[in-house]
Amino acid sequence: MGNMKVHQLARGLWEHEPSLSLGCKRLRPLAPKLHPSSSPDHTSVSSFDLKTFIRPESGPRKLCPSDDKRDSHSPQVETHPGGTRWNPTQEQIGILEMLYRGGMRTPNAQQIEQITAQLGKYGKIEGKNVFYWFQNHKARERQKQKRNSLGLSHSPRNSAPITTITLDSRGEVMEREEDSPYKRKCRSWSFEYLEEESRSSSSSQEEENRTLELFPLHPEGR
Amino acid sequence: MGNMKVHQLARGLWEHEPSLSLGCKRLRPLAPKLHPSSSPDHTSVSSFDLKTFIRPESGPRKLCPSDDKRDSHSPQVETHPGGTRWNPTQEQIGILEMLYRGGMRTPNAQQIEQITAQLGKYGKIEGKNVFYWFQNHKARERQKQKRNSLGLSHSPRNSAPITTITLDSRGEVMEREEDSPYKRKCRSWSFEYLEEESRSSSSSQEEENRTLELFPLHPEGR
DNA sequence: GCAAATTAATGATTTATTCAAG
DNA sequence: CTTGAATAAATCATTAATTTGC
Repeated sequence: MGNMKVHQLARGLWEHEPSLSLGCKRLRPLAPKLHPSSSPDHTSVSSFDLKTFIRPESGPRKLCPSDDKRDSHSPQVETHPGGTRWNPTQEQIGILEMLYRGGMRTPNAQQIEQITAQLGKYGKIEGKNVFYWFQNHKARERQKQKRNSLGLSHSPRNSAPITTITLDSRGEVMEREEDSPYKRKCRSWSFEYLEEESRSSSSSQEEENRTLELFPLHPEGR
Repeated sequence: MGNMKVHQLARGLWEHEPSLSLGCKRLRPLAPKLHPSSSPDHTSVSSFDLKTFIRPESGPRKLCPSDDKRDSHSPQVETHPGGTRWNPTQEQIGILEMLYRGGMRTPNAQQIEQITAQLGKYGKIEGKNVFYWFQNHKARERQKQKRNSLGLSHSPRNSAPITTITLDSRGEVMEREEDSPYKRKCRSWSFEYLEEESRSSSSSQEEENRTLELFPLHPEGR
């Protein structure tokens, strides 16, 4: 599966570029599906060129290049041949559930990073797996609850106070009650990546040291 | 297919409350997940400790400085330091629309990266903005179309073939018809750190208390 | 006992909906 | 009101547990 990267893109602060628009219209009357050829306008951005989009490094990479190592004594360890989906170990699930019970629902990127690092000790895992796990778990707990409440009508969904676990540098855990009824301020963001895209990280010794590859930040000024 | 068991390295039992999740059954309970092949000699997960979550230097996450941290947990959304949300310039919109008309709908990370780089020339922008733009534009074009089709009930554009622009490594552009109304091949994923986090400006602050609050949960239900 | 066939569980994506900035 | 941002719901896809036939 693809290679996943923790993107940490553009965070640099640029000066607000002298954008000469702002406030202007921004959306054209929907022109559903017209052939691009019929819309010569917009091209005012002359310098833009599709070609410039191409990076020398891009291009569809192959999966594990002819890995003939697939012999009989193939260990059951990792080996993401071409890319399979994450298959969590008991330990990983345990930790995740613990965190979930602790109140974590949508970890932000940093948290994901750390969780991933931890879980990586018990098996191969990537940040996105953690992210998805929380998404799915939350959603499925929700529907399970809904199903149950239907048949049981036990409304007390959460009699237990919701707590927030905070980790500080000393590793202490603090708990406090949730006070915000609704908050929408998650900072994690995700987007899909290439399909087959290499996974490359084949077998062998890439067990640890799995540094999150951060976005190949281009030397953009920041 | 080619792959079978993937990393089932260990199976230390980590019996925890079975209360939550797992065993989530719909109709008939399947046996709880057990990993048959096991590496019994694994260090128990008991070694897991929240403390280990704290990494001395999890990464130079820093963002635009300038944001004065309100408190450990801001009650409200963080005010973004430099600017709030992305405000696209005309050029940016133009390019994006061009790409959209060209057939691009859900660019992958690499494409996003490139697009972002390009658009960056015209104003501040981040990868996620590009991602969101396509998401939103697609969705909104769809609903507009739906609205219009209601009153017009015409489907002339159906005849127009949808083209997909593909960028290959050499920078060539290929077009082809879209053949599948539903295509699901993208995988991979990445996420990014958004604003906040930043905390003080330059380096150094990293040493001190790095508190990460594990996201609190809130009343679900909407 | 094994392995193909079934099916539940769940990882991974996409689509729809919602919230709020401007 | 428009639309960037974020989340939830729906869906697809793959894995693994279970069943079944030999």
